[in-house]
Amino acid sequence: MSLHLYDTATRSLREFVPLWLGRASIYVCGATVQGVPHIGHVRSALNYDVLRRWLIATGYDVTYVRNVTDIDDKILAKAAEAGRPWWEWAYTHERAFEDAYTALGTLPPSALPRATGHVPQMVELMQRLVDRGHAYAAGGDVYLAVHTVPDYGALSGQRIEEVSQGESAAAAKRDPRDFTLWKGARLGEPSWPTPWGPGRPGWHLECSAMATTYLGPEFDIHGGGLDLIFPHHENERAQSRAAGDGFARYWLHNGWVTLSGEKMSKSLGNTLSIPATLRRVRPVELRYYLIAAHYRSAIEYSDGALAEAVAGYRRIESFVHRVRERCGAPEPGIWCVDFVAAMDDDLGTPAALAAIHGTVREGNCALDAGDHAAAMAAGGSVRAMTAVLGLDPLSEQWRAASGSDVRSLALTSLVEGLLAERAQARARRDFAAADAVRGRLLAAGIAVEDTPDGPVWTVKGS
RNA sequence: GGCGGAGUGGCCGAGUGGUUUAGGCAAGGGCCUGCAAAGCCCUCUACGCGGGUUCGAUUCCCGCCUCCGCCUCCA
Repeated sequence: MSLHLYDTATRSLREFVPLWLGRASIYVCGATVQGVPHIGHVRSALNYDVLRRWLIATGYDVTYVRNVTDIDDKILAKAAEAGRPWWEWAYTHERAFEDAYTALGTLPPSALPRATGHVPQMVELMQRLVDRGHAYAAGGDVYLAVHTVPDYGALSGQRIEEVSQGESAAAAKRDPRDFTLWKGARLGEPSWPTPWGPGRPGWHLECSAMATTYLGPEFDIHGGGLDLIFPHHENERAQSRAAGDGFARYWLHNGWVTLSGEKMSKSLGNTLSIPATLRRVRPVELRYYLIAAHYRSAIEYSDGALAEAVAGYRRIESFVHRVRERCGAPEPGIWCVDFVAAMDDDLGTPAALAAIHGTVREGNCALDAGDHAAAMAAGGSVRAMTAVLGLDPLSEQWRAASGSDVRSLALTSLVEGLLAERAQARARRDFAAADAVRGRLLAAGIAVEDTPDGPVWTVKGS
């Protein structure tokens, strides 16, 4: 089976056939940088990062674009409230998002366009829409005339007549359901010149302009959160296609992280920020937690579930570490067939993790049996599979903390010395002394395990 | 009002028209160990409610209940 993805537009699983053989282009709606990222934001980025890694792993040359919406009503309002320039407010939070994405091991995008840097492209797109009779300027704004787009509503399944109202009931609109492409300049707000007067970008227009700037008029995959289907993605699709672009060929949407059964959002004030979460678990553990559920299902956050994810990841990690300590570091090996089938089936990460855990068990059995070759093979397989998910315990990303800097060399020397003392104590059957050494090490966060290949020590959380 | 999603064993979380019915965590038993830790083996087991289709449904259909999301800024 080849990769199949669930396409929101057709509400079905479709075989992924790229526009260009061997290449894949992805546009993901990034954040409106008005505040600190929470784990819901990061889940979205993580899911598309896994998609990207799987495409790369299976031979695609992937172009991956994630935008930054760096101007909108809330950014202006919050910046004004804080008495700071709007661009400083936006850039401060853009950095917070990038820090979170980096901490969790997402690959850097091919491009990271900001809305404010693409006004000329937006003007060009609007010009095409006006020329074709799909857009009009009125009252300082520019609107898209929704009724001129025949299949408006096709992506979300909304029937235009049933949509309760448009965004705002601006008097100048011809139809209340028409949406704003460009917002006319208001006193005290930043603006850019256009043929229809000064103003600033509307949310939907930005993404269409940025996506096609980097990926061309037609591209493969457009991703984002479930809440973006309507109106954001519906509107993007409508304006781009009305302008003559083919636009996205597959639409992917990830589910929520909920808290107490409710969607996590700033307006509800029930967010769990990344910095706060990373004070309790390691980034790779949070990554495991957010990837362990299928991307389209909701994650009902709980401390208990997060703790289980930590335990689950550590099982994988401790196996790989044991192999490294006893047989030498395994090089990434081959994926097992169940893993491939799971990933090809709409990125079935739960089944993929089950395949990894199965390999871990086989590898542990091999270690118990003293079969180093089989243990190495299993370890290599686990590394290869976890790498696809961005969870390889031996990758540079996650082993940095246990690197070979001066301090860790000193630590190694210290621990090895203590273990030598313990070995002597055990040899003369002075178990009290031996246990005292082990106890001291454990108290310092260093676990000692006696294995058929001798004692192995690991620093908890490294 | 329109559109859409969910309800699975102690917990998290997959999946399927039946016969071997993920995986993890936790619990109990065992093996191993000087003791531990880790690991391995075994055990416990479900499918919101009521109908229907079927030889057989958790899985399909209908109805109901509960919860959630979108239709307004939102990953």
